[in-house]
Amino acid sequence: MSDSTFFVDVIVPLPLNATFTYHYDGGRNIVPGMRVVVPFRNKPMVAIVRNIHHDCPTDYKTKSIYDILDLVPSIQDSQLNFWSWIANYYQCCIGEVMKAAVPTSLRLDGDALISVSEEVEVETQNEWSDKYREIYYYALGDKALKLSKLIKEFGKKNVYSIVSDLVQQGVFSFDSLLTRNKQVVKMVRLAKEYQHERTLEIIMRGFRRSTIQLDILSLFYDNISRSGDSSISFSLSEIKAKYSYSAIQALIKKGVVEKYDQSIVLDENISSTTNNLPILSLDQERVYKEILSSFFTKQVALLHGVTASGKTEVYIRLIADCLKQRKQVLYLLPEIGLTTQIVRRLKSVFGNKVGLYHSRISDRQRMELWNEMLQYDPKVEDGPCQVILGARSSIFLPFKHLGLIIVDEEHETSFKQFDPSPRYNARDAAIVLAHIHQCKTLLGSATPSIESYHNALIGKYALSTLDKRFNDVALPDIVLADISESKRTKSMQGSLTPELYHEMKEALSNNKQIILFQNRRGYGLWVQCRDCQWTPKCLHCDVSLTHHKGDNALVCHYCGYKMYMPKICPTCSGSQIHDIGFGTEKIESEIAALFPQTKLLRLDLDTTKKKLAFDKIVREFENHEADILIGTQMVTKGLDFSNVAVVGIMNADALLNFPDFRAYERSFQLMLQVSGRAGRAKGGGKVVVQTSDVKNPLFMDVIHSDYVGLYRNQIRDREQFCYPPFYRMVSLFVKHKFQNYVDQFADQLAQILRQQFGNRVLGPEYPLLSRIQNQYQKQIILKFGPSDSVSTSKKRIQQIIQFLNQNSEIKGVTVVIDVDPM
DNA sequence: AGCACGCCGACT
DNA sequence: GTCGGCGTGCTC
Repeated sequence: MSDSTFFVDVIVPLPLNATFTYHYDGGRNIVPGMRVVVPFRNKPMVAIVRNIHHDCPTDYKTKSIYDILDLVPSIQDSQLNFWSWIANYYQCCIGEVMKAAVPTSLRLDGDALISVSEEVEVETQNEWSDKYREIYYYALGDKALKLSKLIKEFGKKNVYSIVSDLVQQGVFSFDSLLTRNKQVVKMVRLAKEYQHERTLEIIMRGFRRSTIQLDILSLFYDNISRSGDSSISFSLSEIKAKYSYSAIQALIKKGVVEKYDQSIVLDENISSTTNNLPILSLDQERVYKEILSSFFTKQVALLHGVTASGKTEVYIRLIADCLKQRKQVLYLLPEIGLTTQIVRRLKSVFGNKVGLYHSRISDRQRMELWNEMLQYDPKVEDGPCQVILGARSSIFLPFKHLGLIIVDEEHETSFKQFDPSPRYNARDAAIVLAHIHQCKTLLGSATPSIESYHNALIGKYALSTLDKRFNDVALPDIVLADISESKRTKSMQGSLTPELYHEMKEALSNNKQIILFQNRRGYGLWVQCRDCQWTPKCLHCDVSLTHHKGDNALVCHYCGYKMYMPKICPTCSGSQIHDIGFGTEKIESEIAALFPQTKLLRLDLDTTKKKLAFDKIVREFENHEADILIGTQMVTKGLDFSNVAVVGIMNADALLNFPDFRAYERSFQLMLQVSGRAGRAKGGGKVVVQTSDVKNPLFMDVIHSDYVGLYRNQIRDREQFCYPPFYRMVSLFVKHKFQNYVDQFADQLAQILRQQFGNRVLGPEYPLLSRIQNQYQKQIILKFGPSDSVSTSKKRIQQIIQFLNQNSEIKGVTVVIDVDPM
């Protein structure tokens, strides 16, 4: 091998704890962050270059890189560093981080489905090489073509670069099965350089002979001269129908008009860039200035603002400041909080500078956003995607010049990913990301996590408080209703206490709306045999099946197992199988019987399975097309309904009795969040909390919306019982399909861990669910105190697991590590 | 993770 | 005698 041979360490998208070294002696430029195709186990695979050097490995023979897919890196150095931090902190493989971070279209995953998203004209095809054409036609003929199949068919070497090229050109697109029926419309708009009245006039003069093209252009022209809005767009299908396909095609080809995808869900045609910054109230102004000045000394600020105090206005001001300095902003929200309402809000101020990134956008759009961000140039004003509004995974986007990260609803547990590794917390990772970019983080919440508030009180974070609702709207009046008392006096109306029933009646007579909150859908509605108490359970998981009245089926919420509701009990042949407990469906039918004249809406996982359903239900309720909204957790998040006078929490006990050290914190957050939906406009609102535990001291804090009170109580417990923020936790799940394997392995593991870490080790114990998807599991929890080095401990834990896996007579057990579990 | 290699039961 | 079960180990 010559001196011009480079050795390249690459990251492969597999759960492997190593980088792999290849050599490259081609003449092309190769730098870290580029995508390369490498033979891995003799199969081609897209990998990311991590490192380039001249040290030839001695213990194995390197293979050569097949191909380089990028001219400039698709992943930036800052991202690679961030990936390493995540892998190290959350004890996962860097390949898993890569998988989570990079969109499929860029990763060219072998399992991803390729489809032809745009048919290519013959003239263009003629410029292609034979191989391009062959691959193109092959893809055209197969509706569910896997990339791996294409490789099998065409040999490994060129497929990746050609597919990559065609994907970038928009000819091919990737669908994961989830986005197969993606909700996007093809739209057309004027290309940037033609978005002016004058330019358009000139071009139209040259179009005298193409009448149809002229007609289409006049559509745009008329709109500009009428409203001055040059960014108007039309749907391609509409244009095709009214005019002709070839005409619009010609305009696209000439570059006058451009085509793009718009997702129906969130990209409603919102008037772009009105640029009217909100006017801040005195309180908001104070907080805004506090945050700005605190950023001189602190890296992180916590904004504790009660619901409807107008945190968003403060965010918008800070975002605007960043944009003035041509810096990017990342605005993180929990997935469920990314509703049309907040999107509309930001878009109305920042127009198309806002980029969206969440689970419901298609892979194609992900890739496009990624590429646009790679090209971000701070010198260009009005560039797209300067403000990224996204769910947790948007921390992985290629930010060039990040100025601020906002984590809204920072207490939300959904910022923590659990199911596929990396098990990262986007809120915590965001602070690290901000550090990498030398920028600041703003955490915001009406009910901050105990951890964040503690950090603020000890001076690690700055703290600002907004304790009045915007426009001095009164806080809702929260009252308790005693379920057990009402049951004793037999005054319950089904699941409604008389208190709630009367409030509802009054609200309805005043033409006001009502929200009823029912927690824990999964545990809500199960069935039981009246004669022998038999309850149907899932065959694969350790849970009762939930009764869905809609299709009279029993469903497992953990694995989807489904059976028909039996008419006769299989154990005693009794025929009286009836509903137990209550979920949203049951409440719905109860309420329908009690208030027959009202229209009801239900917002839960069932009714929002279809993509547009959530927004539809929210919009209907907003427009007062229904009087009562019955829902789960979903109704708590960031929704603004101005006409809601009564909020009912059907059963607070289920929340409080949850066996978790955060149960009270969560209950408080949830109840306050739900309450926040009441009386957002004038007139105030009433919140009725139904419980059998009226004496629980937590309710005093809830009634007075006293976050600080809750904090004081909780922080005492946390310190006493060695929980975060004083102690850091690492949770281990031991999983196998045989219960005795799990038992024995977990015992062995706990024993060795105890030798090392003593009484920091708790368990093993059966978690809430001792079996999911045919796997039994047991949990071991480790708690590390202020004087422990958690990072060295994590390494030790990893070594111990590896040691036991090799030496125990029990094989095939998986151990899942969850750092900072929630 | 995926895939090949490898060592023991029910089958033409 | 073989086909195929999934346990074990490796991937530059």
